[in-house]
Amino acid sequence: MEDNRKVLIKEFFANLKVEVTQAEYSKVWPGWRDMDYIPGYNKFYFICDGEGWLKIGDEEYYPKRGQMFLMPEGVMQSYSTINSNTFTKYWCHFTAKIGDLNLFDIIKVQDYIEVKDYVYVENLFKKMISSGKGYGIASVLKENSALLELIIYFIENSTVERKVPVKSESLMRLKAITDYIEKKLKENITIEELAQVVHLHPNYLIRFFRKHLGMPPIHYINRRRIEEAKRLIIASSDETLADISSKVGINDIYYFSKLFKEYTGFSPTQFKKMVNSQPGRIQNT
DNA sequence: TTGTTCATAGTCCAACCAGT
DNA sequence: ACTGGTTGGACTATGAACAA
Repeated sequence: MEDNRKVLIKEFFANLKVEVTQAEYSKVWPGWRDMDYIPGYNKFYFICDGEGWLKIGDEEYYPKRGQMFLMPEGVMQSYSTINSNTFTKYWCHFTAKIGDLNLFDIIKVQDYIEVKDYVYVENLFKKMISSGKGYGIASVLKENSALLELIIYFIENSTVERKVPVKSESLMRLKAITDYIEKKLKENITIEELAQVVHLHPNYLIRFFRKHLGMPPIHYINRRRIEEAKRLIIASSDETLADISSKVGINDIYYFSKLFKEYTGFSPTQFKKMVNSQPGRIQNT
């Protein structure tokens, strides 16, 4: 049971998607105040200076310099100033989702942490803010990676409980489905089969799967197949693509080419060439 | 949770390309 | 010119969304 959980949690987190919607460093204005609202995004506040008041759920706080607060999506909260010495803080709005689920619905963390490495956290915020102002793919990646590091820092320095919003019956079902997929990756897998494994209606299975893993089963299966194909291409240079294709359960080489390109951006031969021309450099992508 | 409907993914073919 | 791979397009089966 515990083992199953671990594997599942790993699978959940492999599908974690984070996105920064806004990040700033600012001093709040004297009228900074809002009562009993439920945001549709998460917030981090990293207090640098000043005083004020926060309420997250039923808990009230008077944050201090060096504390980092998490105000999760979907939780009732309030904030306001208490005197003219208002907060100066780094802050950001972000989403962190696994499929349709919010990260902080799956794990329960503290409302705030005492930041021991002030400069470290400050630099992450700086990185997030400056890359948020840039354009291009790299800056989006940088922004998200800074956020991810902040989330990790927060979780690591917080006591974490699993909320288990997903009933363990659901977890077991999900586990049964993904196990079945791994086992039969090389063969044809139909939705009917998967549905039978967990005794769900095929239509419902797809919805169920999507809810927990953020993509339809076919996408998941194909992604796994292409990952496996990449592994095989890297492992052996003498196998033909047709062989590899059928080894990962795709008997149609035309379709294999198409899928491979769709998922990796390269055609199989291009990928093979890249791998062979850079021995040892590409482990996996 | 199920049944229906419409859009999308999967299949197959033909034409094409690149290497030998 | 033969083999193995890629690609666009047309057709069909299947999955996702919607309503109940």
